Amino acid sequence: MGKVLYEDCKMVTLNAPYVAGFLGFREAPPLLQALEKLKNVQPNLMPQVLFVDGNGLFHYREFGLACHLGVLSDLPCVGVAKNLLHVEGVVRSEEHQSQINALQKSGDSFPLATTSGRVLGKALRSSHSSIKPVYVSVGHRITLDTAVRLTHTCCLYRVPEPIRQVIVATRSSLYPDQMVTAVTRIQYVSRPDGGSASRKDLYSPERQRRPGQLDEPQIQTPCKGLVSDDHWDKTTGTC
DNA sequence: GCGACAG
DNA sequence: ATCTTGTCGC
Repeated sequence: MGKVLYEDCKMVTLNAPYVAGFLGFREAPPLLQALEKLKNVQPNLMPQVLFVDGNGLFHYREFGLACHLGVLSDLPCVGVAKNLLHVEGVVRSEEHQSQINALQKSGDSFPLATTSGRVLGKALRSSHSSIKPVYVSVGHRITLDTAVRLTHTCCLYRVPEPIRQVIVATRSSLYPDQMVTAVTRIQYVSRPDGGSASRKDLYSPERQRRPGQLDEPQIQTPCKGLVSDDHWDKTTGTC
């Protein structure tokens, strides 16, 4: 069962434009600031693992946003992308599609291997109801298997809760080119079974979240961040 | 050479 | 990412 312990949303200005492969340069800075704030306000709530909306090692230069944020914060980090980034031979081909079709149940996955055979991540069927997988990859200080297991454990729906909550809190911008950074810290308690979360595990109903007492809409575009967890078993990867 | 390619 | 239309389930 999970519970939201901390939330923080803030409008920020993004300098870099969105360019596939350079998401870290665009979103890591504000996310780091959010973590800095957390450190000052509630250091006891510093997460043991970060979940970011984007890739980690599954990246052109094997250093996506999840690696970027992980290294700069020195916190274990998992990257979960909702769409496939085309990396060294891994593309949306019929081959790829057939592998997706082979994912029978929630928890099933297949490796995302480079032409040279390097496994940079895994496509995971995260929920029973969704056919479309999520793409999980290592960000920092965590193994791929643990990252996948942890991601699966946090899924009530296709997108793991730590990230989904941020997406929900983020998409309520008033201006077309508004940008919001959001950090949601969710604490999970033991889940000995190691399975995925169930709907009853939803910590709290989707209450209305204020975009935050924002300053001037000097914003430009949405920036989503992540965060999560506490009290998970590093050995088993369960929550 | 051009397009596709996390958000 | 964002937008729109329609459907299904609790």
